[in-house]
Amino acid sequence: MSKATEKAYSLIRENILSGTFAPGAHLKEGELVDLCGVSRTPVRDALRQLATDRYVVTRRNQGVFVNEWTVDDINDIFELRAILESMVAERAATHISEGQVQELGKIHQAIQAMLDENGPLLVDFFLEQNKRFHAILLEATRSRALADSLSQIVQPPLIAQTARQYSRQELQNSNDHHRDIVAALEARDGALAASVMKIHIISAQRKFMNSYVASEATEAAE
Amino acid sequence: MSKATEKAYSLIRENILSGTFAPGAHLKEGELVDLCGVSRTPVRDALRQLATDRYVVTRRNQGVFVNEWTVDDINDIFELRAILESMVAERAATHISEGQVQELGKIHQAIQAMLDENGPLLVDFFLEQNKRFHAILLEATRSRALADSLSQIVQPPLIAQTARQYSRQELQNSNDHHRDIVAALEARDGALAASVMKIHIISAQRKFMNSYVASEATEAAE
DNA sequence: TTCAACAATATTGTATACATTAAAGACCGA
DNA sequence: TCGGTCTTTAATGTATACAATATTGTTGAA
Repeated sequence: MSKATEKAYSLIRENILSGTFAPGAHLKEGELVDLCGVSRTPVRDALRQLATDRYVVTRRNQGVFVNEWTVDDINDIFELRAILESMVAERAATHISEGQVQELGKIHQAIQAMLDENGPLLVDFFLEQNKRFHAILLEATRSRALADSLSQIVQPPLIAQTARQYSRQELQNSNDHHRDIVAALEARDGALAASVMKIHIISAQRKFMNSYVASEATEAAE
Repeated sequence: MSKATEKAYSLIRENILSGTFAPGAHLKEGELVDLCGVSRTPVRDALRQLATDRYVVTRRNQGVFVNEWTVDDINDIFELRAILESMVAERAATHISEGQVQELGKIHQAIQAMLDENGPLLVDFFLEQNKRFHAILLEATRSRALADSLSQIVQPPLIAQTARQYSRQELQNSNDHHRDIVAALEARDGALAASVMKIHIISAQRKFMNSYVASEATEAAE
């Protein structure tokens, strides 16, 4: 992606993640041009990219709309992710380097340090470290197909929404999973790593669905 | 996709599938404009779409290049496909309608009729029916996430290349798998359907890799 | 002869004007 | 008042001109 396109992509994406552009909203190219300060061509390029990243959907001759996820969609995504990330963990166990294992350990420790501080919960820090953790595992599999699939499946907005509702204890549980995964990888135990990863993702799913149905109920009552 | 974009997409895609645009080749927008008879804008849109469909890769300020698949990439794809299509079969067993099961049966019979005729092998017909078979199963799962993932993974050029090297006996084996899958779905036996599907995909993988390494060896000898 | 710097060229990136299409509203008739 | 058709308008789709960038080739000196 080139400069102008990237600028448009980031700005539009942020507005979607922050909720300024609500699910289902019609994103008009003209308005986006005003927002981003670039011409329609890079705006259109950005929208195409956002479509492949599933932030928006395109309807011919009608434009692009912010993607709307149903409960079933979200459950599907988590279920698939559990399977794919398990594969990642399993394959990583056979291919991962010593250096990569150490990197994973450092990420676990960094999050743990934050949790031990008893200061404010830095969710953005957690999200970043968590993302890097999974990225290193993915890299260790050396599988383009897995990387492509997961990049398609993993929905940053959903992960962010999940993490922001984590309590300190839940963040601790999540990081404990990370610790167990690192241990399994050190022992080159792919099956164990896969099992822990599966639990890791399914825990996130349960947390997300609990808070999701709760918020839906609140909205309905309003 | 709109008219001009679709025209460009189809033409470029055909040239890639036929080998006119070889793997690694640099596709220049100017030449594609001449080829397709549309302006650069829809050509660029088509290229972006071809990039999301993994036919080409884009390098910033350098343009797009026909994607090159390594043996490892292809093995990864088949392995992932085996897992995802198994999921599809399993989930389809619980959600599929009577009508859809009958449709699947008809597809099996149509291919069988062709095989029984002892006439020429109509590979294009087989490919089309096969594609529909898998599409119906996917539809029956009612899972957007699965559909998205598989559309990302399934590489039409690889499937076509595999099928074109199938002997009559191998086509028969493939269609026997279809028959077994239909039977499993009729019995609403998701586990069985998943197992057969896994064998179905892995058989394709073995066939592809055999002919692939053979052709590689031929090229090396030339 | 080789390497580096520079110039020329070709290609991609961006902006914008024009064409086409779909949605919204006004008008007319029943 | 309702329904439908036509007009209007606003959006997307397309073409093309211009700008920025990367590649290639050339020239010069070491």
